Amino acid sequence: MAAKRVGTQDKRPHRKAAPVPSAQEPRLSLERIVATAVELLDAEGVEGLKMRRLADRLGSGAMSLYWHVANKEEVFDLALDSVLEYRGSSQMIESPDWRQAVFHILEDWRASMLRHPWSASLLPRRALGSNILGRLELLGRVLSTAGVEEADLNGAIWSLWNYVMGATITRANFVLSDEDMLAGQQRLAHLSAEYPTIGRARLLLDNDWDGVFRKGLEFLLDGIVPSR
Amino acid sequence: MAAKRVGTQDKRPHRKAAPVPSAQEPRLSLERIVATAVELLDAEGVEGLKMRRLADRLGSGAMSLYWHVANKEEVFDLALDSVLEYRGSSQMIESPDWRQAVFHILEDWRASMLRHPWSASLLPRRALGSNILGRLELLGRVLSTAGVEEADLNGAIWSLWNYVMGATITRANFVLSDEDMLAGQQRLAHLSAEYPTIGRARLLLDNDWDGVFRKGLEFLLDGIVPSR
DNA sequence: CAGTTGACTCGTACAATGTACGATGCGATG
DNA sequence: CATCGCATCGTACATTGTACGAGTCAACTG
Repeated sequence: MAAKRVGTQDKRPHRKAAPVPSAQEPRLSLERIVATAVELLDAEGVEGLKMRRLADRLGSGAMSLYWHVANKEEVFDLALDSVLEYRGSSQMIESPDWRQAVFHILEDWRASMLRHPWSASLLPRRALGSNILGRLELLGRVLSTAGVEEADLNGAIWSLWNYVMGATITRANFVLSDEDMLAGQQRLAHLSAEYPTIGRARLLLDNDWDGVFRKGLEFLLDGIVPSR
Repeated sequence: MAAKRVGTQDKRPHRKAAPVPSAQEPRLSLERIVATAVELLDAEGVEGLKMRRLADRLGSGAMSLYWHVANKEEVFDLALDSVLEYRGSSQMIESPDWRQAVFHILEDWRASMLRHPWSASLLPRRALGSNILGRLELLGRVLSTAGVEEADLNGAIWSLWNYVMGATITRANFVLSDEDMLAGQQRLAHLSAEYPTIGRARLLLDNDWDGVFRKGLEFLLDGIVPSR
């Protein structure tokens, strides 16, 4: 008889406690699924991730995934959170130079996302996963030791987060839509007529993204921690 | 005989030159389609927009839409751009107080998007539509008259844009995912254990979003236009 | 006026995709 | 061996975007 899942609500465990070390690695596991999903997303972008395709890569049937995962949404959530894990050293963060520490945290954050540009388009729709919270916690800790009052901490954290998100999403968008941007550049003559300031600022060309990012961050930090 | 569209490539015009004023309003038009799409998006969010549903609301057959629009993507693009049109007065912008002008531009921008929270999740994937470019142009013009050097204009515009995008997307995300956030709040006790700083900063509660937005903006502007 | 054209509408059909359901395999335990 | 629970997977279906081609109607042509 099938081990039916008691009819009504019973969600599967979604986690095994200990994989029973004697047995060989099970063919499927959450870890493998998530890792492969990230691969697929890197290779083909958000629309490239189909359950069947993912299963193919894993050498399994499509429906097998659903034992480990509730639905496709959860695959997205897990892939996103996995990519956002902080893997840096904690040395940087405990540096006495808090300004450098903040820079490190936020640039690492941005870099993590730009390594997987799909994350930038996924993030806006998702709740805060634990790795995001972890990074926010880290940031808050550093700001705290930098002398930010508890009352200002909320605002300080969100300001920085907002800035990093915006910069990263914009940047990733340019990474993703090369053609659009190329088209945009070729359209530049046109544009300059309608949008002279944009044309003069070469807003769609020559972008020193990293430099702009740093500069804006400096400004924000100057405001947030008025010392220095 | 049907007026077949010459076989190979022929994209439909997508615009009628003049609707022949004598005839009654055609049952379908790009304008009506876009307006209704925005309604639907407001009511049901991004996933709520289906071609059939949109057609139902318009009292037409689903496939009729495709005469006016190449595909669903284009509906998204048009709805987004439509929502981002600047409808404010030009007085504000020509104000001698450039700082106030910048604030007005950026707050209006943010407000436009928050009125249609789906726009925040759509924007990161789309190329820059003409209404976005229009707003960037506006912003650049004000900054220019505020005394920002041409060489710094690019960085200044992007910094501000990035910040506004990030703040708006984050905010819209909280608007959209009330349940998640509620869950997050109820989880707060839990959270405080793992993330003490976040707990102390009450990062997921009590957010004075508008205040945080303004403050960060002040900081950025202080940096960008060091005068004052 | 009959015929023709072209703008516009729409019913049908199909392919792609997420996933519900139930069968099946398998290792461990009694 | 029988049983059970974890894990896998084939089949089937509903939903959705959209290709295709037929149908409608007003304006224009002769």
